[in-house]
Amino acid sequence: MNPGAQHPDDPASQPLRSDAERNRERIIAAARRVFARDGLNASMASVAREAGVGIATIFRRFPTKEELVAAVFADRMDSYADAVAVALDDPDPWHGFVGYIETACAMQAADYGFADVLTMTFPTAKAMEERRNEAYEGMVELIDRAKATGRLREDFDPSDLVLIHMANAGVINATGDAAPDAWRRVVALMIQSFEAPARGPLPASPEHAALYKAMLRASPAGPAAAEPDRSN
Amino acid sequence: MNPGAQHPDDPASQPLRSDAERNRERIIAAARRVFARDGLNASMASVAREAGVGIATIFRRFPTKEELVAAVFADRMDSYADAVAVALDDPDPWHGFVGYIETACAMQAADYGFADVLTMTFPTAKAMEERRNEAYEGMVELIDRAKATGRLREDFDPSDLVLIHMANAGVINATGDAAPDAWRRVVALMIQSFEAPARGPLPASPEHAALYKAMLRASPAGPAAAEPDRSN
DNA sequence: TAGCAATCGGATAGACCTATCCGATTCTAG
DNA sequence: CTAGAATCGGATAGGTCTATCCGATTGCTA
Repeated sequence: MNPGAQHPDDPASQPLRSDAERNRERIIAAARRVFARDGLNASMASVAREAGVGIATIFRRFPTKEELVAAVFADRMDSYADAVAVALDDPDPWHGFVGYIETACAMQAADYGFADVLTMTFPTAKAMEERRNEAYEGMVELIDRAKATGRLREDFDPSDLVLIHMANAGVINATGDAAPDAWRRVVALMIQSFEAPARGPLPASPEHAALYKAMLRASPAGPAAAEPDRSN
Repeated sequence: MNPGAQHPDDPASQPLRSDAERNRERIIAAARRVFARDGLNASMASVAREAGVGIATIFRRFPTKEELVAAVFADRMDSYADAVAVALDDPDPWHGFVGYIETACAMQAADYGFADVLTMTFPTAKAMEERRNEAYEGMVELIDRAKATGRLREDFDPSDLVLIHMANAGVINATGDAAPDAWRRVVALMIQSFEAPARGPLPASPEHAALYKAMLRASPAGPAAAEPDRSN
């Protein structure tokens, strides 16, 4: 649609040539499929193959793998932010809260790439990070409301949402396609533990800055990664 | 100790030459440190450097990386099995159950390599797998006892232990050294959700065979891995 | 339609990985 | 003390990856 239009991510640049714009969209669509299936460590070459373009064509448009990842997951981050908006609209804050967690974790399970994206941060991808913050602030509000109704335990901390996504990513990465629904049980258990009244005290939440540093630590560009490979 | 003795893992082989035996132990000690610090995807070269031997020396003694991993974590798996025995000895099954989970998860947090090992299976490392099964069967017994006391929810399934370790590995891998205690909060939440009475039904546990397949899927040998790198 | 810049993609660089080869060294049996 | 075999370790093979180079091609403009 609207060939030759400026791309929103890069408003100052001149419009791309028609073939370049077409390839750009092919690449993003292919990367979406490949990252969803194989995770963030899928190679740029496999994306190129899926898109039917040369490797150089990808790197011309997305100078680093991180930029491609950011471009691919920008709209999935939009859906993520939308899920928070839906949760905020729920007249029952606890119901909205639970629905959000289930939706967001299901998004992780449906896309191996996104599972990891939710546990990372990409400071250079401003649009995506803004969405993430937007979602986070919405959740802070929802959490307050849910606590006010007495259904959410008082010591629940917004950072627990990040921890849930990390735990969920661990289950999803470890089980893969062999046990594709195992995450549901873990998430259900976590949700039950959030319900008031609390059954006991909890260790302190990690510092906000520490958690941010942890999310920053990871970058899709690195030559190696840290977990078993899923692609076989 | 006892230089030149046959190694228990390979009872049919003739004793090693003194320098070889010395190097073998150096390699295992070095690998223990390196895997604990950098995770299972630490390179064989980095282990060799740490041990002060050549790369070939490692591969002569451990023909594949998987065999080195198995040798390194054999005794950690012993500690793991011991933790189950301790839990079984506890006069209060629920207390033993909770203590086991905390101990085992702490072992994961203390060793990035072991965090992953607990979510994998190594069919060729018979001794290690036997220990794992021993521990698992002990836990099945403990779970039954804990249910009998009414403190553990009835629908708790032994496979939930594996899921916890996967979730914990996810938190540990994602937070790394930036938030080294975050896992404690997640584990505490999980434990509270195990306490009877259950706050609601749970999705079914994954099939035993499916979970085994998931644990089998991963091998430390693969050329790539799937998660962000911690070594920087 | 001619010219030219933008774009294309295969080959390649350079880094890292597991694993093997082979000449040099070290231990040990006689 | 002297074979001779076991062991050592640097170099290398062959694979992956991200990223770049550069001659061939394509789309756009005058």
